[in-house]
Amino acid sequence: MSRSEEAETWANAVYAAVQEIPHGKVTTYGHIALLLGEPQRPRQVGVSLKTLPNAESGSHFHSGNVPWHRVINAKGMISHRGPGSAERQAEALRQEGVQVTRDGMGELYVNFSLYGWFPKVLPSEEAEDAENDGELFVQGS
DNA sequence: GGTTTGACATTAT
DNA sequence: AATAATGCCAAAC
Repeated sequence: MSRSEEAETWANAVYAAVQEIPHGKVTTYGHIALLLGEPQRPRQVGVSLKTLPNAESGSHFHSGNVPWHRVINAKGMISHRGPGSAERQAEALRQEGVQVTRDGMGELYVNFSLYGWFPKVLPSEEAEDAENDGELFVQGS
């Protein structure tokens, strides 16, 4: 398989995974990478979402059927990548009932304990500790 | 066409 | 507790 074919396969896998995020919930770049069996590539998840085709493109996956706005970073923050981009994402989330707050630095956050995001995936060694701490998680492979 | 940049996360210092 | 190094690689420059 050629390099560009692999890249496309990866991007499509990302889009399909993002489509699994339920309405009104969010998850992280790292979680998507983990679900795809590539825990060291969270960054490439962002790359793929950046190049998500728009709804008019006629592509199978596009901004109209892939909920890109439900993906945030591991700190629970909406990553900013251009003027107004984070605000638009926050608005899209509020639109579906996800509360977004702004901290002292003007950063936009989604609080996982209150507003629910996909559970973290933890390796079995850490799972016990997390359970003791009452943390929300699922068992990783 | 080589180099830098960046929608990230984890580990090491 | 901060900060740096590392892995990753398509796009942009």
